[in-house]
Amino acid sequence: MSGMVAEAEAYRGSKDPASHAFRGMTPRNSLMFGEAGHGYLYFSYGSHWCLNVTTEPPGIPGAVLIRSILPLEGTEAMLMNRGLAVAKHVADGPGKLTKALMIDGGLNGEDLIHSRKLYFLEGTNGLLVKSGPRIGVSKGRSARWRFYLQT
DNA sequence: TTCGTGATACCC
DNA sequence: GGTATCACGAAC
Repeated sequence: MSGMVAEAEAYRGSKDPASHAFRGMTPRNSLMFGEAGHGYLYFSYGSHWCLNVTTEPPGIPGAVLIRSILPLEGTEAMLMNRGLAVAKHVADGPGKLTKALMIDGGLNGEDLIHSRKLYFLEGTNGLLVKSGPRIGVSKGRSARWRFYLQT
């Protein structure tokens, strides 16, 4: 399975009130303080996993929340995982994409550069990247750290 | 628009 | 121990 990241949000550490790491390190968010390029998975609202990728050197908390992808390969498998028939909304949300790609806490701390299970490739496309306020956060609204592809 | 859902963190 | 919060999804 593969897809193109269509939407992501940046979360920084101690200076970002919306970040899990704002109030220091806890067992749950400790991975945000680790080496860049690793997975930080958290279970939220009692039902879904959210995929983050750490972005900063060890000791400095920071991560990017992958919010949405456009399926490229393996769309059929993603539909199976979601129990859907049409691909329209198969992975257009943080919880949806993890379910579609069968991502869960097992990838917590995974090296997402060298991993064989889940990894990122660099690429470009002709779509415009826009930015706006992050979604679902009550603090830190002024930072327009949500980035998404114009569709 | 609402409600279920459960882990977490923080407060006793 | 309890409880408020939550970077959401699905149903309605």
